[in-house]
Amino acid sequence: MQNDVAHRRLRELILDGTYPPGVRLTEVDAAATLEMSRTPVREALRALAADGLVRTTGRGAVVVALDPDDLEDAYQVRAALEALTAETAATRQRAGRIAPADLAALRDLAIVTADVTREGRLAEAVGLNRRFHRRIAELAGNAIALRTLDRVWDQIQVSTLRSLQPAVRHAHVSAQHDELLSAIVDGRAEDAGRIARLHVLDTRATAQETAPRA
Amino acid sequence: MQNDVAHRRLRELILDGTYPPGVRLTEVDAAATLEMSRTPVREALRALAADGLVRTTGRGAVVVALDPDDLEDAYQVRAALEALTAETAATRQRAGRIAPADLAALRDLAIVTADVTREGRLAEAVGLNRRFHRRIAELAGNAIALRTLDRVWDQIQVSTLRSLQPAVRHAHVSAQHDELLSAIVDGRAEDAGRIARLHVLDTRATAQETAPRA
DNA sequence: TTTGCATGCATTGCATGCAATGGATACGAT
DNA sequence: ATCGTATCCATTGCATGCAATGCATGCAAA
Repeated sequence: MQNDVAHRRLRELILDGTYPPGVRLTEVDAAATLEMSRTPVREALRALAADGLVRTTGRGAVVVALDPDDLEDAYQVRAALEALTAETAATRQRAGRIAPADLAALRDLAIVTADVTREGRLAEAVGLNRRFHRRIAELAGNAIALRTLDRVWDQIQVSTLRSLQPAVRHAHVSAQHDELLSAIVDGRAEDAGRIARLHVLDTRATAQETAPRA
Repeated sequence: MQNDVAHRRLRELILDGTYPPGVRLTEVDAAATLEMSRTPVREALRALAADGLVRTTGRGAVVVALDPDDLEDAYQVRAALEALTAETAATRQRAGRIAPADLAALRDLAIVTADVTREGRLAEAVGLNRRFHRRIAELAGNAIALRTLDRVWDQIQVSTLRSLQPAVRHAHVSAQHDELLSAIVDGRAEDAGRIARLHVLDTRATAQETAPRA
């Protein structure tokens, strides 16, 4: 119970940049911060290590930043999985197994994301963008893919936090979102998969331009 | 340290069928079996839960079996990821970034796997088959994909343990392995990806024929 | 016989003590 | 001054005690 609390809160603190990559977390410090004993914190740190968010050295856990190569790998995995989920979602849509309200919600999410992005509210945009993509994975109804994607995305998010996207290509991204959305709505499974993959790899190129660090 | 031991040993016991799906593991029992205190065992059980191998109910952890739908989902994820790693491995091969010895080892593995399978030593064959596929993922050099695949494969293995493949289609499987191997050796990335995906989905169909259980 | 309830017990979750470990630091030797 | 070394201290890993929890069992009532 308190274990889950510790896991969730530490994850939040890492993903929102409060604990940026490289920060060292000791059990006692984290326990003091979260106002609980070492035991649940310890377990939370191990869980975060399993998630790939921290690397547990002998002396304390360090928030992970993927090096450029690993980041590239993570994007490849994400592309493969999002291609799968987009394709699956489109297939389900074609089979009439997706509720119209869900599709409408997805469309709204795309619109809001585009708006917020255009206005340059980057932090919000990052969150909305992730929600948009995640929603598609949810529509695919593949729980295992969803969990896996969440993990990969967490890792990417930590490593790209400090290099928030340059505001240049936003129109481009929104257009791709719309394409993807259309393909799903129309039930064009193959297209959806292809578009999703290319879109992810496209955003990867952007992210890669700015250098991470250990 | 002892924590890792507990994690590894329990994982082994689950994957080799000693603790089949549905078995209940309590901290004290497992601690007694492994001859250590509850603490490291507890952490190991949580790690196994994160791996998706056990489901931790309020009262003890239960070894997980995927229901048919989840198993299907797992195969879809595995297919997507193995398509990626096969394609990547082929690309690397084409770029001359794979050592001949590694390729030779892969080829040997395919041969041994085929032999053992033909002789009907199923338990060994399952292990070798997994090693063959894993080796390809290693050749792709994508650590994140490799970890992810390991997780998915663990889950699949638990759920299909008791339904060891009917000995019918083995020639078929070996032929597909050879095709995949050739595509990688020749650096035909697209082919490798396609073959890997179809191969995985093909074996899925086989596995699905036999019914799992909760 | 079945249903409701109370009580006991198995089991977990958390806190804390203690020993082991490894890194940093300070001091001495060359 | 630099290198080696010994000591110290931060920190982890493990064990264990204790309280909380919720399931099962048995008994009573309808």
